[in-house]
This record gives sequence, structure tokens and C-alpha cells, in this order.
Amino acid sequence: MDRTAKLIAAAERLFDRHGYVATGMDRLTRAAGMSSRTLYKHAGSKDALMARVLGARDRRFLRRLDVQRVDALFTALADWLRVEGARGCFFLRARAETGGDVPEIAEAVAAHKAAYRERIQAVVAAELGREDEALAEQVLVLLEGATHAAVYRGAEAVEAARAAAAVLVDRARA
Amino acid sequence: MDRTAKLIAAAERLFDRHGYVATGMDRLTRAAGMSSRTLYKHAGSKDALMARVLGARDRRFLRRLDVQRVDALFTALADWLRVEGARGCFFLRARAETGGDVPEIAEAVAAHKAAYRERIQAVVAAELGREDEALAEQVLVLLEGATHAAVYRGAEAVEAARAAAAVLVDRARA
DNA sequence: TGTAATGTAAAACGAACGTTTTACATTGGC
DNA sequence: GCCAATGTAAAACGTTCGTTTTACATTACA
Repeated sequence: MDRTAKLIAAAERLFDRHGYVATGMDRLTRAAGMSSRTLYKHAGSKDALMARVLGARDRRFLRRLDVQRVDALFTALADWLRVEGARGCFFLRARAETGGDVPEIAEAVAAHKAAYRERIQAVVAAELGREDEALAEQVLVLLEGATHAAVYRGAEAVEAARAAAAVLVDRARA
Repeated sequence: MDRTAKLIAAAERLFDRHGYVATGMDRLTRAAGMSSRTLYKHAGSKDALMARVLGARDRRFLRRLDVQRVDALFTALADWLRVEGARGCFFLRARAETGGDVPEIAEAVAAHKAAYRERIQAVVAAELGREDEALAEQVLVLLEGATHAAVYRGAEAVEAARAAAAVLVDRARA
């Protein structure tokens, strides 16, 4: 694990758990085990670091969603939340915390959500053997809902979403 | 509109649009049109002010959800998002921004979500003529999902959630 | 009419912010 | 063995943070 990877991992952990704005750079240098001089040489700025963190998380998350069935999307989400914790969508939080006023962050969030939606559409198409944009939008809403309801309802929210999706997929298949 | 109401309204607007941590008190005093001395006499502290803002928003939001049918919940949400804007759940954002480390805020968020869930359960019960916790959980997930998907998908997300809920309610009725 | 309450404007508090700089140590390839 | 790169530790940059204080004006009521 090189310095940059270690830095991004430490930053993701702190930003996720304590918030982006509320996390100071001194706390981050301590967690990453490097001087601020090195940190800034690698990251450029706090905003740029956050953009890099978002990119890394996007890849890590989407890799988990490389599945063939709609039901497997909810299993993947349940696994993710168990391992990473349920604090609401990190991307939407990053955007909201900065009011959408930091271009590097706003763009990384938009790119992630576009990729997320495309992935869901592809899984729905694989399941049905045809495109179904309306069903894909519903599955997207269920996944987003499970992600956020899980903050205060726990894994039960994901299972409720899974069951709802099963009904909707069944109906679309008929 | 007295000073306290004006202060809370200004605070809600700024915290919602630009984030809680990122909004400074000087910006807030300017927006509320009062000196910091008066602001602190009324609010006590920034955290206490946020807790009051959350309380006010909770009451305003739940008043809108005083309906009898599940479908009307989605109409109410669509109205809310059109008027207030779609930036994701203000309560979950407040909690996440502060890492859950501010008791006054964490408690206000927990209280809101508990009331939200109870309201949904009551509407589901009114619609079916009986309790249905599983369906209520699904409707909760759909509302939460619509709230957050609307940030990047717009009103379409709410309509997808509404349609999904109609299917699930129909199935539960049979 | 006088006094207590409530307000404003503005300076000041110490601490923390993101970032840069200074001064020095360690490393790896020619 | 040397030079360039890359690192650390720590101080310093100017700014902003949440909050309090100082000094003074306005209002409301006995």
C-alpha cells in the first residue's frame, strides 16, 4: 500500500465517519501517518483529496454491484452496509455538505450517480431480457431508500426493499 | 413573526442550502438581521439552534403528512420537494455532518424519524383497515428513496416510488 | 420620569481552519 | 560518493471559527 492509497483510505474513513467539513487536515495528517507537506504534495488540496476519495469509493462500490439479478443488488447492498456501516450515501452527503459549490466534488458525485443508475438499468435488463426504464427507476429508488432508511432502521430496511423489488420484478416479468 | 421565528427560519434556510458546519455564525447573524449578542441570547449555541431548527422542520413536515391514503403521502412529498427543494433528508444530513456526536442534534433526528415511521404506519393502517408493519416498512423505504433519488433524478423519482407503492398496497389488500 | 429589559454595532477572545514554508533527514540510482 | 527526489517535524501564514464582552441606544412599563 503506497502513500497515496494510505492517504485516501484514511481520508475516506474520517470524512465518512465525522463529516467532510468537520474533519480538519491536522487530524487527517495524523491518521494518514504523514506530514502535511507530503499530504499536500500528493493531494493538492482538501477538495481535490475528497474528489479522489469519491472516485476510489465509486470504483469499490460499483465492483460490488457486478451481479446478474436484481435480488443480488440488495444482497450486495446489505453486505456493503454491514462492512462499511450505514451512514447514508457518502456521495450525496459530500455534495450537500459543500452546497454543490465545489466543482470537483459535484462532478465526482454526478459521475457516480450516473454510473450507479446505468449499472441498475443493466441488471434489470439482464433479469428481464429487455430494457425496462420504469422498473429500473423503481429499483434505484428502493436501493437509495434502503441505503438511507438503514441508518435508523438497520438491515431490516434492506430486506423490505428486497421484498418490494421482488414483487415489482415479478409483475414486470408477467 | 418574532425574532426567534425569524432566526430559526434564516438558520434553516442557510443550514439546508449550504450545510450546517459550513455555515458560520456571522453569515447567520447577517441573514437573520440581528446582532450576535441577540442571537446567542435566543439560541444559546449553534448546536442548540440547530436542534430548534430540526424541531421546527419536523413539525412543518409532519403537518403535511396528515393524510389518509398511501398515495397521498407521495403527493405530499412531491409538493414538499417542489416547494423546499430536493437536497436529501435534512435530518440525516445534520446527523451525518456532526458524526452523531452532538446529543441535542442526534436526539432531534431520532425523534423525527420515529414520528415519521409512526405516521406512515398509521396511514398504511388507515388504507388497509388493519396494521401491516411489513408494508409500512416498504412505504418508508420508498419515501426515503424518493427523497434522496430526487436530488439527482428529480420528480420522476417520486412518481416511480408512488407507482411502486400502489402495486404493493394493491397486493396487500388482496 | 426612571429603571429594567432588550436591542445594536463592533471589538475581542482563544482556538482551529487550510495551506505554505523553513530547516533538516533519509533514500535510491548514476 | 553525490545529487536529486522524497520524506519528516514544526513553525508560521492569514483567515475564520463559535462565543463573549464592551459600550451605547431604544423601548416598555411602574
